[in-house]
Amino acid sequence: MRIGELAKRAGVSVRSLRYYEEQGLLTSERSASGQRYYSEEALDRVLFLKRLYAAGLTSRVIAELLPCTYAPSIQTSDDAFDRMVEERERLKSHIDDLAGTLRNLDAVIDTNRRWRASQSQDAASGTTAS
Amino acid sequence: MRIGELAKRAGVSVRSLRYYEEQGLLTSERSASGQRYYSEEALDRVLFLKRLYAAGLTSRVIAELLPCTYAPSIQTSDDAFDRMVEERERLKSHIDDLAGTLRNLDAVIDTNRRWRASQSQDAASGTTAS
DNA sequence: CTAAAACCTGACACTGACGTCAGAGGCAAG
DNA sequence: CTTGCCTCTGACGTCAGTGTCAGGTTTTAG
Repeated sequence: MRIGELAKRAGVSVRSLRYYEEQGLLTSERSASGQRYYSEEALDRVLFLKRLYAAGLTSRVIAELLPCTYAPSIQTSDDAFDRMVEERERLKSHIDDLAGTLRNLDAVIDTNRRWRASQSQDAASGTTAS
Repeated sequence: MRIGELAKRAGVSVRSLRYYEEQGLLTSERSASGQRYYSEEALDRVLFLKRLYAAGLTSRVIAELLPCTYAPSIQTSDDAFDRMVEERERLKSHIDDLAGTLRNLDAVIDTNRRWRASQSQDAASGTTAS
């Protein structure tokens, strides 16, 4: 498939796909005229890339992990593997942190909800708020 | 306390504190000469800001939420409250997504670990890899 | 009193992941 | 053949959060 179709199916922009290739995260076959052609496999790859980006990994880091992900071999893997475990830990603690923030937000929301409830009660009992 | 101390205690840069103020996320008393002075409360506030930033909220969004967070009142809260609940949901699904990515990474790591184990076994049994 | 350290405003620099535009070529349909 | 859409490269624009520098004032320590 060509770049437009891949973009549409993966839910990313054409620009992004070219950027990914520029960063060494994605490869493509080229026609004689230079047009990019992608296999079905590329779709999975792009979807995976999306997840890693969403996980806050930068393209440079992703580039370091990819050899490990797609072509396990002793030489390429030794560093990449450690890197990947490292990033896994980073992601894990980030998630934990976010979970903390979520609880935090929930507390704030709850406080507000109670406060608003009490206000509407005041209003109902004739007390003018403001 | 002055800006340098707050920065140190909160673990952010002085520049960031000034930026937060510029964005309306943080206020300060000013001395006659214009120097910022902060109360202890400001520390909590900055720490909370850090979390929201880490949660991927932009300063504009945070600015919308803050009235709700710090000064519940019917007028300011109505919009802000909805906004906050909305952001909570966004954060929640983001966390879920990240958790998915984490499992994804774990799977990749596991695959690699197995592969590496099998390789080292091959090596031990005299098989030359590569 | 004086030097060092901290602070002020204002402005420009940077990074990353794109958007967007220009100018040119490729390709299927009528 | 032409019309219209897709693609190409290259380059500059954007946005958020922050670094950093300049040039000047204030506060603190000795």
